[in-house]
Amino acid sequence: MLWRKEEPEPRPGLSVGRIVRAAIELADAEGLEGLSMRKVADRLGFTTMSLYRHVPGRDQLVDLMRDEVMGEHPELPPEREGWRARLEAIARQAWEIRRRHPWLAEVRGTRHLPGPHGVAHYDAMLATLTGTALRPSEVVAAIGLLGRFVDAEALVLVETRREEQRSGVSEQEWWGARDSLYERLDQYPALSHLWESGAWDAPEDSFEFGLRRLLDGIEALIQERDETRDETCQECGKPLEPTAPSGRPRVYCSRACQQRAYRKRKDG
Amino acid sequence: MLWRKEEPEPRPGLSVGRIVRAAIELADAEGLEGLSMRKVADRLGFTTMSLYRHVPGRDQLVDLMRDEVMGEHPELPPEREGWRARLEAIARQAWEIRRRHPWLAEVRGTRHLPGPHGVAHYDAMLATLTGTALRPSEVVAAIGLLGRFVDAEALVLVETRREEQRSGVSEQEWWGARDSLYERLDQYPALSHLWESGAWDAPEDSFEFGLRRLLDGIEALIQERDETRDETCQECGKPLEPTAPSGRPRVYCSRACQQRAYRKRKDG
DNA sequence: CCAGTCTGTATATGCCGTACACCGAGTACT
DNA sequence: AGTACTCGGTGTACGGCATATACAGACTGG
Repeated sequence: MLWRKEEPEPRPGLSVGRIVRAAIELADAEGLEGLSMRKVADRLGFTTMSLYRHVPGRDQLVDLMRDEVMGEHPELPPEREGWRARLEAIARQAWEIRRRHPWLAEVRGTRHLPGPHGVAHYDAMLATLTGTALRPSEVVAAIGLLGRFVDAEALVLVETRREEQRSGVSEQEWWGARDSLYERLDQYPALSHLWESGAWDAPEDSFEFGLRRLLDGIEALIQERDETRDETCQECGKPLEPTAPSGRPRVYCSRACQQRAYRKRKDG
Repeated sequence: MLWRKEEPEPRPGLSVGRIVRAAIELADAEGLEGLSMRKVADRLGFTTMSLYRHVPGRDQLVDLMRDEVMGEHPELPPEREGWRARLEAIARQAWEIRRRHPWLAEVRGTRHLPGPHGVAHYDAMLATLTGTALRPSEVVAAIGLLGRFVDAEALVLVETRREEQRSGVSEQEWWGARDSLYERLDQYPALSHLWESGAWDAPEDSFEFGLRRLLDGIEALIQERDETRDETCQECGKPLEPTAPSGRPRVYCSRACQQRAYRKRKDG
């Protein structure tokens, strides 16, 4: 269903596409909490239960919404020099989508079948690091880490925004009004020292800061791996031909070795 | 209320402490979603509404629970050499608490008044970096980043665990059974290359991996700042006395300058 | 004795997702 | 032409949630 093709000639009445789009509008305005089958149906002028003729349930609707908005940036950012610039560009793209659709970061659960746009995104991120000296499992771990970082930052952003607009009080004002906190501050040396140093007067942009730290951390590992790059076949131990710059790192010396390793993994 | 003292002689009937403890047991077993006022009350043998005589509402109850469990590790990890070892130790402690009380990572919202244990933890984390060349705002940003990282990792952990025990199918099995995914794999070059390289056969431990990356990233910034360390008073520009190793970095040359800067910030 | 406070209770409102029974219109087949 | 069947939309209902409100008994201070 996620990989469905949009019906070419739109017929009157409900359709998956229309439901998904209405749901996205609603979630953009009210957040994932505010997304209910009743409200989606109202917005479309149908009864609640009519939606269930097209969509199995709320959870699957959210899956559809996710993949839909991930397709809003079909063009990947332009090719750039080096893994770092490329990865940074894609991370910013993901960040941009979450700024436009804050509810995206609020979706929970680990067993979401990815749709076409989601996989494409994931593949593009993985591609940025496959040319490096990182081991395959490290590529996957690094991309996962970066993805969770973007989601986590987006989550606090949407939460502060939502609480601000709900209460009409800005985050700064709210914390400023909590006098009781500052009375006890003296008991906490690091906290009060930083407070007096003005650490909270001009805070860092937390996405920019975190992104740089993460990329630095990944870069450190790449350098480490570069120094001890393994130049022998993972299967038979023979020396490998040198990898072309910015090409995939070679792991096996021949197709035969690759297939032997693949069968090994598959069987055991 | 968060800073309340436990009543010395326990009286029969309900009390904040008893409610909080019952709620923690419940959330440990069923997650934050499964925590409802009804169930807490049932567990204690009272009616739902009786709880509201002691606790303002569900949200505040969760705040109380948070601070309660943060107090389970009152002894901070032993003093270690260097900011990195100390910060790592505290991060692991936070991780440990979230493994014991997975719902902790599920708590959403940015305006939680911190309780005594929460502030103590935060102060301890900040303290690890105040001896470094980082600027105050960078210390705060780095600690925030690390905190969100721990929460994000804990969140996916609890989500997979919960889905596994709910469905009885392990995460690996579940993804393995999604044949439809692997059919399309060929269209995604990086993904299929990594798949064939066995990147998912022996995945990295995502907490360990991420923690190292983050600490490396922070270390990179510290080195950068170390090289260009500012050795003049932030207020009057006079040269500073050298900072004692592992002491707080000096920012002002005298108490007078510090107070002048403080008043400036406060007024404008 | 009585007013007031403190605790626990009972009932009710308004959300939510969705199971189930129904119904009219079209459609495919005999 | 008649009939069975499917499709899309409807209406009602259930069980779960947080919590507002009104109330009832017990204890306490004057």
